[in-house]
Amino acid sequence: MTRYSRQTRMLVAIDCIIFGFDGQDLKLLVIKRGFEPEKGKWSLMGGFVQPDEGFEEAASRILKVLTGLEGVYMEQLFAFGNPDRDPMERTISVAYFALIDINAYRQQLSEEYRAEWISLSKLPRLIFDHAEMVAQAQARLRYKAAIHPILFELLPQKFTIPQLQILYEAVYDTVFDKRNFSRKVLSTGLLVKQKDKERASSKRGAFYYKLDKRKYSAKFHAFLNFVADPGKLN
Amino acid sequence: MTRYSRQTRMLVAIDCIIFGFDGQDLKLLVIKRGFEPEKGKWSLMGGFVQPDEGFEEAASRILKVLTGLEGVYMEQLFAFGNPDRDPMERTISVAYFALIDINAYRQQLSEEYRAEWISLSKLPRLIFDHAEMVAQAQARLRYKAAIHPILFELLPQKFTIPQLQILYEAVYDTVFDKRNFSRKVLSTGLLVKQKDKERASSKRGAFYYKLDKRKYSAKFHAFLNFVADPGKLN
DNA sequence: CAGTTAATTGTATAATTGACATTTAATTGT
DNA sequence: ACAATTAAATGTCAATTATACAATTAACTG
Repeated sequence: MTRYSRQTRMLVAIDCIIFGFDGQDLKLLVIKRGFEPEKGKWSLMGGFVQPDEGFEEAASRILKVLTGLEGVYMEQLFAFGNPDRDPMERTISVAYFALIDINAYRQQLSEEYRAEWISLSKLPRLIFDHAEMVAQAQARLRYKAAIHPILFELLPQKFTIPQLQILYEAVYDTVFDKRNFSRKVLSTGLLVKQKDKERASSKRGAFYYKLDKRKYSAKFHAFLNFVADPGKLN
Repeated sequence: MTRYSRQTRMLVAIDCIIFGFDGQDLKLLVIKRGFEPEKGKWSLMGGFVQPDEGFEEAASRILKVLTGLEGVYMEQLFAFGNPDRDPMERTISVAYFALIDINAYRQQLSEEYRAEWISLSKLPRLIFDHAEMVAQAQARLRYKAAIHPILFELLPQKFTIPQLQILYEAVYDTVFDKRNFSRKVLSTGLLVKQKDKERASSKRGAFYYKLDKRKYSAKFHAFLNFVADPGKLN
């Protein structure tokens, strides 16, 4: 058994773009990098792919270490391979983006990494090509959320329609008509009205809704057109 | 300057899923592999990423070697990183899919690789995880072509509406209503009617159309809804 | 109990989609 | 010359969906 000689081997990293929603703004989970190069600078959470590890596996491991969470929504975003993206040594990075319920996040587990939720509008400079990764992830989020019901992954199990609308408005940085918005989301048949109300943010209170899990799984990949043409906004 | 020690370096390959359309069927350009392992078996065209080469660059290089073509439509599909996808040595692969006008393909340049166009419906067994790559590329093509005008990349500069319809029907393996189809594509404003006709395939002849390049560039990323919900077909 | 706030619900119009048939241009055979 | 044939091009109606816009209701506050 010969091996592929004369070919260059490279480091393979995973970087995670982790989105959260605090009820007002879209946020990103970033850390202060703990090792050289760029030690102490803001960075995405990442790590190297291990010898017997696939990409999904590696991404899940990294996400778990940082957030303590498993089974969260995650998808491969893009593989970044610019030869000089890491000044130290040729390193390619497979970026994953994840959507998590910010309330389920356990801060204590990640003290070690000095992780922080930062609003997308107030991001500091990030190392390497991480800003590009974030921009691309945000574009993908907008693209995908226009067609598929993925934003529910950012909300707790019980949520109100006004909360959902604030989320959509944060993602697209625009405002939607209340009446048309609720009609649209209700018409998907994905929501189940609860009997209790959320009472913190208004006098009248807004009814909670939950996802109909069966229909959600079934329609997750269907084309639902939540937003007509996200490219035309802004 | 220390390097990242204790981390495994891996081979990084590019594999190209190259689609073409012969007027009837969607085809894939595959080669007989010229080296071990799996020498002589059907394979996607690929190669290793070189030390000073980015992914796009590498993919373009590989595509050029096989087809002689430059400037063709290409996008990153997915990074495949299963630990045992290549039995010889840990190799990750960044897959690109490309759409080319099959008529512009220069066969002579690739004699060396024994390349062949094979209908998607008659694909032989492919090495490694290449079949999975093809399946994923086909899914992406269907997904994307439902929303964006990418299928024009498979046609020559001048084409007729019936030809375009046959292409869409091949991609979605279904039939569309002639009247509604032409109304839909013409309503995009992307097509410019020519004065001459294609006369080979009918007595009356069908008018040629060309893409309005300005509008095509402008609307390439817009949501145009060519196919309502590709998931619901089949 | 009046005033305030935000949730909920409704309606009319325009635009788009989907189903369906007829007319037209050009060739072929008589 | 003309009838037959073939596939292209075009038109209409009903149903659905999108958009713009306003009134009502529940629950708290003073």
